[in-house]
Amino acid sequence: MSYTYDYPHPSVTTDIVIFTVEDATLKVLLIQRKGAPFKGRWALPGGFVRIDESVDDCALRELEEETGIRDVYLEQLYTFGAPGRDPRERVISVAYFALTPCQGLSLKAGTDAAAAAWYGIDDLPELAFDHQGIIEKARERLTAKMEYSTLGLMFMPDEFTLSEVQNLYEIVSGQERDKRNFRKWLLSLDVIEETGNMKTAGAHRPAKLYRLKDTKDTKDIVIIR
Amino acid sequence: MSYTYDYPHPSVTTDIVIFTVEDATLKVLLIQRKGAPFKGRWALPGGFVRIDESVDDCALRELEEETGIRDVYLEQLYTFGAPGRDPRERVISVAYFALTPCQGLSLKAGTDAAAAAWYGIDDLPELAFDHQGIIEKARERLTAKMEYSTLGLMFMPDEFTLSEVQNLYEIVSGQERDKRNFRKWLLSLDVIEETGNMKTAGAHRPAKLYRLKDTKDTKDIVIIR
DNA sequence: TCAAAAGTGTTAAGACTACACCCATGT
DNA sequence: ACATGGGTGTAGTCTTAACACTTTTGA
Repeated sequence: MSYTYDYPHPSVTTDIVIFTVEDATLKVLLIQRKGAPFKGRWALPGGFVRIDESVDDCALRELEEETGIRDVYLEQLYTFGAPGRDPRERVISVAYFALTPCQGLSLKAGTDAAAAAWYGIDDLPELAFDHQGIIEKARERLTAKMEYSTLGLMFMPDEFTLSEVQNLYEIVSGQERDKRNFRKWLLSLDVIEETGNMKTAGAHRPAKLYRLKDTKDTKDIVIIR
Repeated sequence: MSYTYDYPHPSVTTDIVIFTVEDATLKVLLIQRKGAPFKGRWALPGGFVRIDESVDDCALRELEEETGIRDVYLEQLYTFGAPGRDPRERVISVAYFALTPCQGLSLKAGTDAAAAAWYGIDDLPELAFDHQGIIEKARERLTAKMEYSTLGLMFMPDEFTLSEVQNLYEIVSGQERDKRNFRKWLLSLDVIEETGNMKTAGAHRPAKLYRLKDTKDTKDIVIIR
């Protein structure tokens, strides 16, 4: 089967920059390419938009197919459309960024990938295409948006302690915060609540566990101010 | 000439939401469609991305071809990729938004347009495709970004008075500001400077004229805080 | 009893808001 | 001389930032 047009059409793909925080490091999921071009090189998960699916659906589908990850916060990032960014043909890529908790991930490489692995954001291998630039843009957006929204909570598992949240913010932004001020700030947003449970972890006082308020299944973030 | 592919390809277009402020109203430039689909309906300027031009270049080119406008602030907005948004074929559109001064515009309809005209943002005609939604998203971004950046200055001509800037901000945001506080804020950003010239306009004291600092030709905006 | 992280208020500094009068010009 | 928009400073309020000790647990 082939498809014919009166003028040349580009291909459209999605690429997904999915972040997590693990071992006190911000990490990005990469897959190792199985086929040409850039065979064997690491790249962002992603793939071609099907003719009857929305671009958003494509991002969700590719993420699940290539990495097994689903039910994550996902947001459109930017569209990269310079000619020559793919050596095969003209490809325009709609990039997304996603956040997932540091726990409960079962990674599995999909059919188009030889392997899938988390890489520290400051310790990336050489990447295929212009994926280095896409990751830089995603990181900028992530750090900027964590300043003025509750986006950071999308990294947390179902139940979490306040110290865990603070830790996460310090890792992503790279700067320390005052414990009392951070707690005041987070609680004043009125987006989390105590679960009643405690987390005991070692030779010290147990910590209260919190959850996101609004047990709506939507993963909405709140813009502050 | 025809082009054949092994699997179906979408078309990719750009659509540009270009704003100006005129007669104390935020306005958007629309063109009237000459051909099918939606013949005769008003729509955003835009068109198909050529196989050898970048998506950004396409936006600039289409804007100039269809409206004669060039040298404006232009920023990528969002990519709209739902199937069915164009009745002819699958079309994915990369939307841009642009800002232009209220002066010195010579509008001319291009070859694909029967007419081009500025419409008040709250007084739009029925639009083709999903362009209504694109305009809403552009307006959100514009008002949000004017709060925390010097984006609003992109509406100003080469020389302008402080009152003109204040007026503009009040029109776009819909809320009044204190004159002294506004001036203190604007001057504290350190992005404009006096030209030494005055603007005389009617039976009152003439106003100092200002210009953007950094006579670099780039139209950069400054993010505040 | 010691080490380690959890939890908790107050004060000072800085940022923002509200507010009113004189100035220069054209008619 | 009067009407019109241009130009300017201060005081009060609110927000943000700095800072240290007690509590609970496991070893």
